[in-house]
Amino acid sequence: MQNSPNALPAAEGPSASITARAMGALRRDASPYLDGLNPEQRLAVETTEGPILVLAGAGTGKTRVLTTRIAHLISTGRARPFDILAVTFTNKAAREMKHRIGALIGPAGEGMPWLGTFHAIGTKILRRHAELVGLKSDFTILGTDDQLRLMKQVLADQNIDEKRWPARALSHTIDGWKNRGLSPEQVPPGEASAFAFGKGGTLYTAYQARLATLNAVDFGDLLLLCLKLWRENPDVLENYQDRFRYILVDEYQDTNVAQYLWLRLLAQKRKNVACVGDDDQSIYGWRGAEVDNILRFEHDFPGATVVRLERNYRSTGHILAAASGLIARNESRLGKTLRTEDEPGEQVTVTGAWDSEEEARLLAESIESLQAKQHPLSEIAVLVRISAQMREIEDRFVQLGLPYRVIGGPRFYERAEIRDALAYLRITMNGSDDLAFERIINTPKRGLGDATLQQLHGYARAERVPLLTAARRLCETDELKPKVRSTLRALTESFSRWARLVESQPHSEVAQTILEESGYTAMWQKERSADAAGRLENLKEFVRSMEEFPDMAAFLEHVSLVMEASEAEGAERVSLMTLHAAKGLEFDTVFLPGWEDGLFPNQRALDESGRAGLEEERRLAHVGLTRARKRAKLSFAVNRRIHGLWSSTIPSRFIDELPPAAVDVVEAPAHFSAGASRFDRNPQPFESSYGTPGWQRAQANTGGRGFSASPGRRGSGSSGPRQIEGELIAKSTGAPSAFAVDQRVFHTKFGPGTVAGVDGNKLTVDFDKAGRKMVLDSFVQAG
DNA sequence: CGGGAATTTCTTTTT
DNA sequence: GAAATTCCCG
Repeated sequence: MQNSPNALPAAEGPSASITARAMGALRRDASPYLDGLNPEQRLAVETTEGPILVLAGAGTGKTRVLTTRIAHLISTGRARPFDILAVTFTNKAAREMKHRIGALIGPAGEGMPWLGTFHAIGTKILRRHAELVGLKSDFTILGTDDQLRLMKQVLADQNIDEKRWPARALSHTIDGWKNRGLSPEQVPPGEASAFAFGKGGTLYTAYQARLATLNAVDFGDLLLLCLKLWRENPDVLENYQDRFRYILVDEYQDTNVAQYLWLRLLAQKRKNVACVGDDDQSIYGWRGAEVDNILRFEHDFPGATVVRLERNYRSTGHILAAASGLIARNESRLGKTLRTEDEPGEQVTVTGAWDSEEEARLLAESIESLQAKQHPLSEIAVLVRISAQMREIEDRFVQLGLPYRVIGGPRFYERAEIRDALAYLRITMNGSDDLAFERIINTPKRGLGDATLQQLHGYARAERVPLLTAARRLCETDELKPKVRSTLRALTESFSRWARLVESQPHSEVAQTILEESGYTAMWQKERSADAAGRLENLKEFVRSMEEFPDMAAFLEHVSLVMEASEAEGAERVSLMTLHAAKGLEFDTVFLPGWEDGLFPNQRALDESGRAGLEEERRLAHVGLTRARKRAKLSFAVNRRIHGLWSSTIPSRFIDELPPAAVDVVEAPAHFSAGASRFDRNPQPFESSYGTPGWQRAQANTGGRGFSASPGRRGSGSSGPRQIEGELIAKSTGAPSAFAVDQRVFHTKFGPGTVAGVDGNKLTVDFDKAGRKMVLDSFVQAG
């Protein structure tokens, strides 16, 4: 059949002519995209009507089912691309899906307007109906840092001691409520009063009020406000229920309650909803994901078809056996048995190292020997539990000149320089964007500090005008000091000038001008720290990326949700990332370092969520193992630096849970336990002194003093033995300093040096490396 | 107000 | 050990 998918007509709804539909049926018989699907996969694709839940284990062709299903819906004429709502969890997944649909059915799939993350689609919907939820359609989306600053303001307004109730904690609490779909009035009273002596609910309300004034939303609102919109406007809801004839959900196990409610509202009418997920890969419970959503699915959609995909096409027998054996220890799971028809292959290796440094060295050596056997570096990944593990590994790679790339890392748009640049653009485009104004009023430093800002706030609040307007007006009065006034006037005039520039010049050039005239670029050029060059590079990339958008407004609209650093693809490099970032990826060889109790399973997860936490960690281990096609290499270190201090550790309990037959315990190369060759890694005398037992003791003694229990804290929190700080702390009194001029001393931060002067308890010291500094005598020791 | 020094916190993971 | 935050002096 000469039936290129590209030739398919894009639009062909149920109202299409009979012949068109007949042609559609004909094509279905010939549909090449169904070839090669196994029976279960085919069932998942062809059951188009009614609710369906696809439980897809790792490597069982989950994405393939999703994309094929979309292709099937379109090419059989059941739906047009814009009739389908397809939600993913990450932008990466959305891009990937778009790409693969394109490959399946050609340009017809390109224009799927409703394929994206929950948040991106929520944004799109909210912009259309903003006024119905009390917003203007050009509302701004707050990043984590803006959100935090707002929380601080709210706390300050309510006179709450930020020391005891940190903004971060409040932010976390409110996020938790939003993840559960709770608006301020829906929060259970008991929970609402748990924060800050009963003020939790008030704070949530106050925070939302601040957001509304600023015409801003946070990530949680993007979903929560959709719920509000639909509940209060049934006609709008019905419109979307009819619009989305078919709904598909990727990574269903990661959805939180808010997302679940969101989906349920949309799917309630037509019930053509297909959810694909794997309860064994649910690793975002800490962020509000509810594995329960999978169980509730059959309850909410009675008669749902459930399909299990259990044939794994990715990993060898041993790897699969190891992963399956491990995950079988979890109690709360739906239960799937992965099978493969692949060879057993190599066993999973387990290697112990003396310390994390040695672990990194062994790992790098292992990679080099694979490289010598022509193993492509792009097919090797190192997956760590927490990003702090990366540094030592990176150090080793750099020393060896082994090319690598870090995947994940801080998002492009979260970097300080990008958010600053964005703030400049936002305030230029929209003079009432107070958050943006506050962010850059004194960046770069121009002498407009806290005092000035307080004045502006006072005026703005009294007159009910935005900060920028307040600034303009205050410049006309003589309430400001002359110096401040002229700086501020210059700044406000710049904003007006730039705003006019937007009308007449290409937007990327305007951005360039703004960054230069404001002195922002100059600020980084002056800074000669290691990462300044990188930041300038990012700014360049930022300006360049604007050119892909028709105008400044369009750019700003999409940037806060979607923007990511462009990565050089396909290069011959080892990939380094966290286990979370690895979900959905696969490699021939996977290294899994740091399998130690406390690190993995992570102590904090255990403390906070107990048994459920342990099971989630185990699922994370399962995800890690199943990323490997041919080789999985575990390792642990008996000594690791935690918070800068060396601690000894014990191997992860997960290691002993692996089926022995699938595992090969590898002796570390000879120089491990034998003391002899440890000499060759003895570093320079100065550096090494940090690692000596004496140094460790010194650190242990100075840090980690107990504090007295906080009086306000009742209940289980302070049930432990009450610690009383009974020791007299040696104060630097007026007594003569223990140090004399010309004496050799040692400072924890600046290293060795010679005392050049003594003034009470303050010393002037000429440090060998750091130059002359003024330090407190309690901070140095005789050297 | 700005800069440097001292102090504290931080470690999961992401839209 | 590093980054962020607070503290303190000029």
